Amino acid sequence: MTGPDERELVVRAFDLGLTLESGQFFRYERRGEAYRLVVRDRVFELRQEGDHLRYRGVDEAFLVRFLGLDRDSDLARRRLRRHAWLRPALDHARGLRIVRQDLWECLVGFLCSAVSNIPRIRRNVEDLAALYGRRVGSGDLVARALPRPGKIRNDGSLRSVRLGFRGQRLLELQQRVDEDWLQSLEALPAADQRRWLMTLPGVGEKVADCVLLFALGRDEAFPVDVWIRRVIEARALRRKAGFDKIREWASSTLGGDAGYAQQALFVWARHTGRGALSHDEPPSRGASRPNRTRGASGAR
DNA sequence: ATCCAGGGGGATT
DNA sequence: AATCCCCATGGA
Repeated sequence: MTGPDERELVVRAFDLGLTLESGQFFRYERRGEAYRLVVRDRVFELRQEGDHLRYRGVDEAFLVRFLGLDRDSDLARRRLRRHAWLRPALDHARGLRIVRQDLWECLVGFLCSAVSNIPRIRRNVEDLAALYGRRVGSGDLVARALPRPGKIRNDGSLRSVRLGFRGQRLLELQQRVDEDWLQSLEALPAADQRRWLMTLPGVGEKVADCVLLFALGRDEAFPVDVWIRRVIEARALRRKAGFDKIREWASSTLGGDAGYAQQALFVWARHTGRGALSHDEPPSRGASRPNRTRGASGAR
């Protein structure tokens, strides 16, 4: 079904499915060969065929910025290749991009991410939108937007979303920020952005770094979750280390490319399961090996 | 049944 | 500054 309103864009070094399904962004839904996304009041569909990206429901300028197509991922990947231990992850993550999403929506998503998993986070944000969001889109591209700060009712209805202990944090979060707060944060230096983000309920170092990387365009941010801790300990440091030490080490080693490295490691570790986490084999060059040890496919 | 999931926050050591 | 524990669900 190629509507007359469908347009296309030539893309290179880009894998739509890998980028969308890498856990940076949660409001997407597969529709056959296409993906339907909701970003604030935009509802749009994307479909990749080789180096052609077909899209409808958005304008090109927004799409290019949102998908990070205006940034030189090849350059970052070439610099990162100097680190031999990163090569398997980079090879696996060909076409990966770092998205640049809405600040508030990113905050909500990663607030919901605490001790959760991607399918559940996606369900949580969909439920929030269904319950509190206003109708957006037009034609066959209609959906509910994620509620803006203050629009989540504090009347007990939130419990139907089954957020667990994250529910109260979300209610407190929407009281602490408003559109002005969010807008002024964007103009601050990165260190200040991080500090202010961490004053918010439910936002610690990891969530703050996710927001810096996936919404504020801070390429040096390096979110450390359990997967990243394990894969860094196994493949790079080759010893145990705490979250703090890993952050420091990655930041000083990877610098401005840390964020891309982190996301490549994340998708690689999840797709290869235990293979990415074993200390025994030296980091081999060559492509990703489908090294799943028994049903340990914690990801898809 | 038991463990763990893209953590945060407060208390204790 | 490192460690413990709890937070509420859900899926394996």
